[in-house]
Amino acid sequence: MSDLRISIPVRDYNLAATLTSGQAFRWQRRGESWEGVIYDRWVRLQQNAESLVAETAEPVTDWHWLTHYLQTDIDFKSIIRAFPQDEPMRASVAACRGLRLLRQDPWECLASFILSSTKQIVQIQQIVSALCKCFGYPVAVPNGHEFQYAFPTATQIAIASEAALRACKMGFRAPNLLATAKMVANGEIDLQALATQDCETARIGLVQLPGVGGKIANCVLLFAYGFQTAFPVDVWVRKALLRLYFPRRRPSPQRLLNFTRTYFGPNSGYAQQYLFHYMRTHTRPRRIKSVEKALRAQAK
DNA sequence: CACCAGGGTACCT
DNA sequence: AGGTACCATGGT
Repeated sequence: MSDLRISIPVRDYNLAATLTSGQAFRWQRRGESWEGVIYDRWVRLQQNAESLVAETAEPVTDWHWLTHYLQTDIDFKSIIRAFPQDEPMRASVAACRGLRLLRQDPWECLASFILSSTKQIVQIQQIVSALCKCFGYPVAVPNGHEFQYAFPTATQIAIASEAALRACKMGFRAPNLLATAKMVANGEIDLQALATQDCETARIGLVQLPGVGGKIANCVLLFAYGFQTAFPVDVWVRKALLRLYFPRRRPSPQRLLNFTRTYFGPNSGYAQQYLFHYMRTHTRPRRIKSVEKALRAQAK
């Protein structure tokens, strides 16, 4: 039996936090619901009291692709039970309880994070949107709905020109995305095979790609392959770690890395995502005009 | 309007 | 090993 609609019962699920926490870049809020594209399917999601309601544009018989993406079947309580019992983690979980790590397509995740370097999340969304529109296949949408596009395949990117990619406003990231797309398209790296490897081996495979260093590799390991100990450290997480756990003296990069590997336990990747989202939503850089003005005057 | 953003890399001590 | 300039773009 196939249907255009499904209701997924959930507990401890925070859809808004999950979709806005900088893991995926294709979700748009429309009133009370969220619209996006997963693989080659347009999807509209809405959270109700005890369920997520999903709508598609074409009939679906097996919804596993969706529940797997949303990670609705995991044991949430056992995840946060393994977090360190300290004040920063307690505050982070209290602020966005139910935030989940998604399980995304490796290529889309990899390509998106190559485009993420020194970009704000809003801008990454804009670049990815332009990229899909320029290079991706159109997908089925409801009658009268604006056109939507699948994330372009590695081959679709690989045969593009660097100039065409730069037209999507990705700047100096264009050659990296192009070179990586070529390596994926011609089989120089097998993204599917990484799923069968252990975390460290998969990381070695990823960082050989142009434009992929430790941080981006960890994002892909965590958001696409589900390695729960991968711990991406971006500017926000670094700020959080220094402020919350090293208020006196700043540790060397190596010591900070060791700390992230030992302190946060078997679900450290999840803990990282809660810290990231907490920092971004609760410590907005509040700028005080008079102070800025004084600083500028002082600089002269 | 300066400052900064889910960084990586080459090149420098 | 650890620091630094540079890359391109636009949000705040």
